[in-house]
Amino acid sequence: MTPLAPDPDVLRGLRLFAGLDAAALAETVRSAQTQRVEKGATIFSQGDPATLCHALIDGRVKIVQTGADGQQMVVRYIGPGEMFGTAAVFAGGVYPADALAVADCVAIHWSAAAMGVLMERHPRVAMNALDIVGRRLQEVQTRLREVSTERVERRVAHALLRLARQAGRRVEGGVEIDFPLSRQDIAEMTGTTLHTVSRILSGWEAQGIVEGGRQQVTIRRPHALVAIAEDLPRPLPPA
Amino acid sequence: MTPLAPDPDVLRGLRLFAGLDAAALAETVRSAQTQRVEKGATIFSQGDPATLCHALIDGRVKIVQTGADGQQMVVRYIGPGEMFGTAAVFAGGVYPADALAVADCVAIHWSAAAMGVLMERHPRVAMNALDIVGRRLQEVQTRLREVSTERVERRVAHALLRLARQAGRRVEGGVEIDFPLSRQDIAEMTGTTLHTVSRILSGWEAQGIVEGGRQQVTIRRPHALVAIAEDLPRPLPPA
DNA sequence: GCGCCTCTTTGCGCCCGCGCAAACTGCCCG
DNA sequence: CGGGCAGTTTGCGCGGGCGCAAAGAGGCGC
Repeated sequence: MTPLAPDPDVLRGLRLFAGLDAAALAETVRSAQTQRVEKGATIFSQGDPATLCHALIDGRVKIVQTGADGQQMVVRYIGPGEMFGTAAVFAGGVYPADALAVADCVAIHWSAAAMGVLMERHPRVAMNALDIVGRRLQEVQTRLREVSTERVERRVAHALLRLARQAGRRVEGGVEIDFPLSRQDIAEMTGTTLHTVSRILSGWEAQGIVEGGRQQVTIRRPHALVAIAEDLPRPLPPA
Repeated sequence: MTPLAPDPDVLRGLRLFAGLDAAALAETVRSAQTQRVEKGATIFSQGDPATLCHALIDGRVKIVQTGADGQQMVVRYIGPGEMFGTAAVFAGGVYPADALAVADCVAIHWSAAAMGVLMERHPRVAMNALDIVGRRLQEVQTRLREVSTERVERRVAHALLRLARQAGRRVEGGVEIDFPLSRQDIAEMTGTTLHTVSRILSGWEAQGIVEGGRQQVTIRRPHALVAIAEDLPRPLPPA
């Protein structure tokens, strides 16, 4: 976690500051701090007082919530350009989950006080934050419905499609999820066990829909996954 | 849905406008409209363009999301003083769920444009909204973890406790949830079936923990429910 | 290059909770 | 007052997916 001088240009990529003029952006930069986080490190922990708003510049961060009995759930993965920990700062003041770097990261952060000042001076920032948090709320609500009403296979399909959209990299013959993702991780995203995930992926692999590796998944036939996720009439594999 | 002249005083109870001075509150009132909604009516529907921010003054509103195959999930119940539909207005522009009045209601609303102007002029409003939406995000994330990792019985216990906290009315010998709530509704809140909910409530009723009726639940021994929800060593019923 | 360690795969048996079906009950409305 | 209907209860059987257990397979450090 080395503090560095922040680069003004990186803010252009953040939706939080969309619509600000150059002067406001400069002001924003002055109140920010950059940090490097190496793979495996913790950025904040569940239960810590939420004193910092974070934005990820580069790398990948996993947000994990732990229940009373130690059961874990992957809330989401954060990619470059996304905020994290922001909602906690303005709601409750305690981080509701852990943030772990799953790759070497560059992140930028503001103190709660500094962000408060920014928002009061530039309502656009607050409104952008509302937009971001609102979309996230909708996404989580949709996942809640999925977990509540859909079968495991479909939930896994949805999770992979979501990951591909968010963190997919085109490779020959498919889309690869470009950060280390274990079966256990997928299980914790979909509310099942790593055994079940492994079985499902094995089945899909036999049908040529995905290709798995160690902490790695490549989607070979995305439309087939969509068919599973949406329960469209399934294109039968050549019997 | 009769439009009425809004009453300035009702805004005092809304967290969205906490911290505003009298002049700002007056301005807020001018851009608002009040409506009466009778039990059973729909306030907005999933998929509709989100043109209005709502606040409930009196009554009870059920927010229900419907999946592709018609599976329904109760996202939350809204009580007096709470906002609804706000996140959608600033994120995506489409309501992600239906809002149904489960009792006769009085609600107040602002157009998206008017609310945008209010937020730009009074950043506190935007920040309050961020607080509200952020808390709701945290709550839904917690429910997501629950549904993903906990057994049905515990989820039902959590749901009842949450309802009691939000909409409980003390009566002799317990806490009654003060709006019509069917077994089906509880099932849709917890991701199970009405049969399973009915069995669980019957079991609890036999132990004197709850008392059920038609679309009605009274919690007789809240601490026993907490014990189930948290998996504390269970106070055995007299064998 | 060898061995270890983590991640993954796969088999097997069981149980929670769903699906179906039918009976029951209290309200509402005619 | 009597039917009908929505909501609820309960029985029964099955099956998806979990739990446990053990073997296989890469990758990494030494």
